[in-house]
Amino acid sequence: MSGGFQSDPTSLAHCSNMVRTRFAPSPTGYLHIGGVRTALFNWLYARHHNGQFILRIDDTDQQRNVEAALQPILDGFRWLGIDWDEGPEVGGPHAPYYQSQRSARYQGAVARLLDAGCAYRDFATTDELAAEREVAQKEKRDFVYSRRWMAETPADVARFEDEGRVAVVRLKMPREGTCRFHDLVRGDVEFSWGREQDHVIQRADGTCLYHLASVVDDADFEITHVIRAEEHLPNTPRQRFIATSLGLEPPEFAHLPYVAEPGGTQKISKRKLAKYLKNRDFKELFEHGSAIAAALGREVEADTFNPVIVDFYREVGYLADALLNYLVLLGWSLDDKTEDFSRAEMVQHFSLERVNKSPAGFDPQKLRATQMRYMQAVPSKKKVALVLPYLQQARLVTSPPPCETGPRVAQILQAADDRVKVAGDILEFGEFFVADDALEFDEKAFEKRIRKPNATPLLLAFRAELAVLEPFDAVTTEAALRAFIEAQSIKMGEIIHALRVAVTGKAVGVGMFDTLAILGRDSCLARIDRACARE
RNA sequence: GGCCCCAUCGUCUAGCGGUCUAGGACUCCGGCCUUUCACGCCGGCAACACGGGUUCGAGUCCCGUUGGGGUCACCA
Repeated sequence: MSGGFQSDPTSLAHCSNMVRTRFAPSPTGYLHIGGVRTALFNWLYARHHNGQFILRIDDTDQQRNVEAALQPILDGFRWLGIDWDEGPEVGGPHAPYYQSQRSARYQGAVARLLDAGCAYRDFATTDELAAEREVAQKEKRDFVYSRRWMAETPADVARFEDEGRVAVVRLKMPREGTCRFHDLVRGDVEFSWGREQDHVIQRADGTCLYHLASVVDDADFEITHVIRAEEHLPNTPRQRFIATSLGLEPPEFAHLPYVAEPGGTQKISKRKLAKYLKNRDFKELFEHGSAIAAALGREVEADTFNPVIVDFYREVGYLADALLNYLVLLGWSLDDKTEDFSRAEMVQHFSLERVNKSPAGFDPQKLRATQMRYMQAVPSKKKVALVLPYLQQARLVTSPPPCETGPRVAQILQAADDRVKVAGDILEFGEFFVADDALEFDEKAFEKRIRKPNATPLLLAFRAELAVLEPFDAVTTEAALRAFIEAQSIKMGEIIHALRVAVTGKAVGVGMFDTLAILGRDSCLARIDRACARE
């Protein structure tokens, strides 16, 4: 834990200067990995400054069931430990936090914009607009709306309405000069106003669009810092225009680089699963997760069971802290060597100044390496609790579990050591939970190790020793086997593999003697007998 | 295509004019450990996109080229 108290105590006293950030998901039913990274940076920035983090739901264009589609997103944040001070389920002084319920605020803003002459009613049809666009393209010049169907007086309105036209409301954007602002990540940026379009802010049916809603909400919610993905950078001029036209002080902006696809340079997207599966590392990540899902008897839907979606990691048994640690390093770093950050350390050290400008590729290998390090640090008791639900879902353990299960699982986890990298990996050790007569054999391994000359007699000879061994633990079984191979004048390899296959059904697993000890004498003897009798 | 953004090992990054024959992490490749697998340990490969400036000195500043990307909706 390096560093110390860095924050300036005097700044904390000024509540009026309190940092307030927000993340504004659309209720789509899933939490995108890139979205989480953005939310995390907002959360960290707020927490670092002893500020507040707000969740706002951008559902202006949603006809579907918002509640149902929102739940997985909220669950995802809860799992990750990214908590919000205001928003759905927790409420707050600026409620409601759903854009679909704030239309009165937007209508009011549109009226003020109209009054101020910063917006106008436009009666153009989409065909007419398309025609203008086409002409512009033919003449190889930038398209800017002619404002031919702009109605600024009641007379204009009446005239157009008589023609049977309906109006939308457009921003009356400046056509000269430059929009300059300081971006907390990218520095000074500028756009010339002349290329900005007169964006629609209110549809013909009266509903309002994102840019307007977003600016109004950010002001209402007293958002001080808008930290969002880079693709919003071109949206910033029009949003600043809306804010200033409304007489509001625009918030600070920080545009984060996007998260790039594995092995590529484009923005990562949940729809390109098939493409990413061609990437070796991503495929491995996905297949490892799929195997766990299959062992759980889960039907996997491409919609959520996808490493681009956060649910994937939760379902498979990744640690939230590990995911967060991986994500925070995607575009941010503290120094030239620190890789591991607890939640508190992230909060303590995070700053926008150290956010990178260039996109960061999603690297499945590094994620898995981070996860492994975190798993290694989990204390035994907690690991048991982590793993137990997986055993229950796979019906290897009943729920509630019998009382001997806890110690047994702890024993297995200790023996398995780093082999359990995510909680779901426990399912690779099903042999410790099945009945002796239900053990399945890996046929290839059985063929190679047991169906060979001398294997069965050796196994049975050693079985006789195990039968009378006292006590029956890893130390004594190892000593017994070493004495046995010496007495038989054979090498370890000549029996140990057969023994493993006989008692676990598999060619690989945890240490041989740990395996024997965990299984216990009765199971070992029964399984050796069963394997030797098998043809 | 217009506008905007970006550019250090395969990947994530350190580097804010001299301490850089460019550091760390992941991956990869050797080796060790070893009853399998995993872990662990030791070692190794590997980068400043290119061209001009500025400067005593440039990965670091400026310009250009190239390359990559984002964005151009009555989506968010």
